[in-house]
Amino acid sequence: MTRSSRNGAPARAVVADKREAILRAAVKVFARKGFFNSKVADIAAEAGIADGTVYLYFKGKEDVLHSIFDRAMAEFITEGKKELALLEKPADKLRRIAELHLERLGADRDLAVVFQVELRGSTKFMEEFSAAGFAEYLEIIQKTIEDGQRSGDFREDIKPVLAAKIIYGSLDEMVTNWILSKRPYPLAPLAYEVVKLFYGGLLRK
Amino acid sequence: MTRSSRNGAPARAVVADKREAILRAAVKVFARKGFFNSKVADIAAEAGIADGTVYLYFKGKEDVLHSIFDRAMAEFITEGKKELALLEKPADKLRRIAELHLERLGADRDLAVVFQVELRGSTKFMEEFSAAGFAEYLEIIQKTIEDGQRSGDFREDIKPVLAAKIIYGSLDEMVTNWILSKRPYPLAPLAYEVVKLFYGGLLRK
Amino acid sequence: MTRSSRNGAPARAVVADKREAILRAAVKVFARKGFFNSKVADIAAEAGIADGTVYLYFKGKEDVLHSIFDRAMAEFITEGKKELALLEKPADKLRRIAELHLERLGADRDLAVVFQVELRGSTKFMEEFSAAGFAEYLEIIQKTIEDGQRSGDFREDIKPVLAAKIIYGSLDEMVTNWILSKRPYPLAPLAYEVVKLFYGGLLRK
Amino acid sequence: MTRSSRNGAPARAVVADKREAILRAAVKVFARKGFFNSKVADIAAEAGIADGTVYLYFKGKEDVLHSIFDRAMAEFITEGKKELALLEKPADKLRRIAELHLERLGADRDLAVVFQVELRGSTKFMEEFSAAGFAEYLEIIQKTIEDGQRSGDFREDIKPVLAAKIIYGSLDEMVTNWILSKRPYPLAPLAYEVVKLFYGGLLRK
DNA sequence: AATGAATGAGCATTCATTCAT
DNA sequence: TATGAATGAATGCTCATTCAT
Repeated sequence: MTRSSRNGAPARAVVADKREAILRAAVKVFARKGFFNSKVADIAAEAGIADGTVYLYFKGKEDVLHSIFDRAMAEFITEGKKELALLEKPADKLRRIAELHLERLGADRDLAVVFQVELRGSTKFMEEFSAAGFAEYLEIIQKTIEDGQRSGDFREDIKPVLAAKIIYGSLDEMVTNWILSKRPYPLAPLAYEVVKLFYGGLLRK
Repeated sequence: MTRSSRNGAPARAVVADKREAILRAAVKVFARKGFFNSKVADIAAEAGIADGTVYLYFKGKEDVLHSIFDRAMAEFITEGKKELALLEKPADKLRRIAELHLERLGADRDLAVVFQVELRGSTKFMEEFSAAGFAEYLEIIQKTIEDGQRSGDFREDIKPVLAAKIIYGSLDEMVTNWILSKRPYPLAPLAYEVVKLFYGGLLRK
Repeated sequence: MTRSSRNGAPARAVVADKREAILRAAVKVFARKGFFNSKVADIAAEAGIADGTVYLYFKGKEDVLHSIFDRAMAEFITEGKKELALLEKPADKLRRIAELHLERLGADRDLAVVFQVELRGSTKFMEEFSAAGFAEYLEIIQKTIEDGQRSGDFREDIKPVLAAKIIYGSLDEMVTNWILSKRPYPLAPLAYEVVKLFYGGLLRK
Repeated sequence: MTRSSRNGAPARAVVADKREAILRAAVKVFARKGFFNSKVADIAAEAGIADGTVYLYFKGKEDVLHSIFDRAMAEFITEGKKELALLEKPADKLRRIAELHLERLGADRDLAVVFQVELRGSTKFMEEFSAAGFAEYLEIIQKTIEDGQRSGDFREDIKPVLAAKIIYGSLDEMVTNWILSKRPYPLAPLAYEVVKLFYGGLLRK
């Protein structure tokens, strides 16, 4: 009699564990070899299961990639919202967003590689991911900017949609550079620098 | 008058034409189907030549992708330097860089897709391309910022390397969003918006 | 009683069967079309399996050829040594070697074709196969001749190494001629003729 | 006005020269890389001509191999007959045949490789070559043996056809061993050893 | 649920041959 | 005759996915 056959909760836990194990394995494998060059067998081996078992939890290799994104994004947004709720000022919120963005990806290089590189390998993926959690993320930034404009903290002649994209693009570029860098360095501290440039502008006053 | 001097130019033109045709076809095919999903046969068909002919001009599929990047990047940088030489003020130069960036990619959607999506699909590619022309591009932006700091136009408490990456990342995000957008819109005009945000900052003074 | 001990034998038999089936099919296909002109798909079809299955048992087409040789040669040498151990006189042994050589290949025309033709198609193969079981075979002949010289049955002014090659070459040519002959005839009886010539010499005494 | 357009004789000489050049190049290339792994382009490059030119002198790659065999065999047989005509005794003739066989191939390792290895790579080739000059060669050996039997020099209880094959097979094996040997050694001297064994037999009298 | 042997579609690349010049 | 650019058929091997156990 196996552990999983005893009762529901542990069984579900086991299932979740295995699903988690596959996702973790996939992040590692995708980061190391790239999505197209990763074999399902690699993921299975890394997860310590049989090849076929992957298909008990996912529709296929692509579904695994999707799931990595979905899980990480959902978690990130949930956490992020909680964090932002603690802050009042839009400027503080924006700074915190930048920090969270860089902290989170800076804490898991493999996940960062998957986000920065593997998820961009096809317009199809990108379109799907745009439509998914990513759009929500951009929206959070945008709303924060709008709040700032309403509160009078931020200039009003800047389009929030655009500013959101610009901020996201900047943070994104920080992460990509960090990944490609030969030398390791802490990513999160750059949040301050980025925000400083955005807040104050480049021109001397 | 030798045979080669009489026919040299036309002959070279024919060769160049075929090479060009392959590159043009590849941009179209890669943009439509993605690098990994594109078959060499697709490129050949699009170019109106036999499969094997591709290998008379390129080492393989990957070499075609490289060549697309190399050619476009070299052209972009050459043109860019010429344009920038016409301007005096660092602020004008930076604005012009943004304009050129968005104009160039906004004028050729397929090329933009290849640059924004296909070239990012693997760390291997990204590392190679980083090492190639891309680094030079970042450097141009950085130098412009340094000039601006020396001339007193730009704030000095901003690290030029970082600012360059931020600006590049912002423009890059503009292009990616433009590509993924369902609705077509002109890309180049956004240059002004981006620069405005960078110059003035987000905070109300 | 463990699961594997219960099913081990059958399981191994199934595996061995499939491996054997592939080797048998390959002998047939190589004999019919030649190694270079045989497609892996031909072998798979002949064996009644899918193309990819060949790669579950062999590294590739060349490995299949190697394995045909290895298996046949190992079996031949094992059998041969057992047979020779039953005989005392070097002259009887030499005769038996000739008989076994021609009997074995004469009993399986396809295998003979592979040995006489396909294994000779490249210096690379020949070098590998020389280094493998073939050298051992030549050595057995040589040792028998040396025994015969020690026992006084054979002339001592003949170099054993050379005589071994000559005898092998003669038998080899018998087989090759038999393969290429339009008319079928029994190969084994020639053993007697070959040995007669070697033993008595060509010159009238 | 080119050299070849002047008159017939030189023109034909030029043609023969180029044909010869291709054959010589092919022997070198086939010996080095094997027939199946040799590209027509390799042969053309080695001969210092354009790829297409090969097809002005030969039907294709296979025809080149055929022609190598035909030319060498014809030359060998012509020379051989001339040499043999100088000798009276069948035993001397047989010795001379062995010498010529090993001298000729021992003098041109590349040609020997083509004869020993490349020409054996397919039953198709072997059948064709059997039917061609090779049969004539065997016949010469056979006739010599028959002469020896008629003259009373050779035993009469040996079948000439068989003895011819055995002698050929022995010489053939000498050449093959010589080719595959890591260490170079003179091949021709072995003729004496081979003949000695055949003449006297292996058994002590 | 888990396994892993079997499947077979899919594809980059090579190279003998052709033919316009 | 000679060229060599262009052709396009041909194939070994991989790997995502299935399914009997």
